[in-house]
Amino acid sequence: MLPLSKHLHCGRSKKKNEEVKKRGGGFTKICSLSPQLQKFTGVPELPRTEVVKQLWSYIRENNLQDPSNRKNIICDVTLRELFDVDSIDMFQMTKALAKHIWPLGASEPPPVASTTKDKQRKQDREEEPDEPKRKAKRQKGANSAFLASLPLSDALVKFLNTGENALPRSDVIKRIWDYIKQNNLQDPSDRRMILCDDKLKELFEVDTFQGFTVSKLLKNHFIKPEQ
DNA sequence: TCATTGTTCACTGGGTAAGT
DNA sequence: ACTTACCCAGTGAACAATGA
Repeated sequence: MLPLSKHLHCGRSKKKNEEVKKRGGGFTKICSLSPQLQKFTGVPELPRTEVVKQLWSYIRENNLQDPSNRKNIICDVTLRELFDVDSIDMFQMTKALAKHIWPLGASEPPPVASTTKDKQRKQDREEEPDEPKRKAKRQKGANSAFLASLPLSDALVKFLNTGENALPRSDVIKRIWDYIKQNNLQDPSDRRMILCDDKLKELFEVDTFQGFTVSKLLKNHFIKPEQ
């Protein structure tokens, strides 16, 4: 049995990944560089991966790794201009690089929080390991989509006869079912089947329908706001 | 089980390196 | 092989309400 993450990515094609790479998306997205980094690389824009590559080439060419601890980079004048320190851990170096790189179009890097995004994500997972908490977190946004009022078609406004021209989907379904029960429109031999009276026929343009399909039939009666 | 929609979540991948 | 650090677009699943 594959872990969930593996399942999730079974559907993601290799071709698509290559397309993303080709057009410079994700990791290989081209970014704006700080003046210091522009001076170092000689170009105003580069993907982060390329910047890291160039940095390491420079470090090796100039023999800037600490011989006693090769994880430590001894900064020469050029690197000191970039990182503002005399020496830097190689892991810290990529972190320090963040303030020199930002998305194209932005005038400066976004503010860096005291904890990094990955750290924050990790922390979030650790703080909320149990399913109920995650579920509670999800409910917030999920509800908003369901409970949002949608503009109704003229036919539906006429059918409801309340003067309201916008209602949540769930509310409309509830009212349709109230109407069905009030008017005893369920087929006695199969209560899942709804026998339309003239009013329902006018709304849905069918003689009968399965109770399950109410929401499907209502689809055309909710007007989607323009994007 | 069915149908609807929008939001949230968890996850992946490329590149670099040394140490465990 | 994994860790550590950074970047982020894209993907699919889950979930919410409603009825019998």
